[in-house]
Amino acid sequence: MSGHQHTCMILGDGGRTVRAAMDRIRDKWTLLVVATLAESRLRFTDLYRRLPDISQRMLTLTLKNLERDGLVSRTAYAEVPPRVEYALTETGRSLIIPALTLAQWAIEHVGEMEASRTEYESRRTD
Amino acid sequence: MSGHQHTCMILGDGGRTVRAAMDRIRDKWTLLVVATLAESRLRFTDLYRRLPDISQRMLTLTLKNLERDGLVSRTAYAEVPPRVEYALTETGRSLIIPALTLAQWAIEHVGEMEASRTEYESRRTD
DNA sequence: CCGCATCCACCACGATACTG
DNA sequence: CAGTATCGTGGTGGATGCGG
Repeated sequence: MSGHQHTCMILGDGGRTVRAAMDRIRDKWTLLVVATLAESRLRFTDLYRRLPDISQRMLTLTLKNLERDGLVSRTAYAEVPPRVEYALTETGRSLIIPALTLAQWAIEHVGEMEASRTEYESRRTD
Repeated sequence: MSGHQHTCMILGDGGRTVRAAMDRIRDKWTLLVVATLAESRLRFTDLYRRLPDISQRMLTLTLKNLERDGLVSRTAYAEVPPRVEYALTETGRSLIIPALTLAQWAIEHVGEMEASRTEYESRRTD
């Protein structure tokens, strides 16, 4: 019984567990896709349209990873032309609040960060 | 006044604003450093110890970027040996809740993701 | 104690073209 | 419509060693 571990409570094992999960959602598009699917299930092209800057390749990849991790379900209808719908699973929906919370923060504070960065750069010119 | 834009409300401009801010915090260590500094201001070495897997280089880089973006303040005391303390700024503190919310989610659901992934892989062996 | 410099491997991401 | 295939690139992040 020497001193306590003194690692952060929520981080637990020094953040290893947190990182294991984080590393799967901190890519460029995952949270945005989740946020977009939060409202309603969507087909591929609809998602594609709502994320103006994503490439087809990245959308495909992101969705596949989300499906693999059990956050998104994929439903293909045998029609012509083909129709595929994506929806959040139970686990996926549990990510909505965290994702939107972060998105909300981003929108509210991107200005301050921008300003701070600009002022920071300007100090190199003194 | 034709149809509405039908872009997600919170994503606003198709996620561009959100991405601008996200791209600055979705690196490997930023959120963990913020979460660690949430409890108390810390010096370099203390941070280093609490993040068992980070390299000195990455901690330095992460802290510098956080300082540049105005999320962390750096205070150097002119002593021997040198002492430098890092603390969250006002803006930095505003990120605590979103960061911990996400961390909490990560801890709670990393298991399900792991399981889903394992089961997904196993289907390739059928 | 704190941090920077250098070097380097990898992979996330994008552009493009093509298919069922 | 809903993807796949291929290739190229920048940048993130790790290892190591030096310096104030």
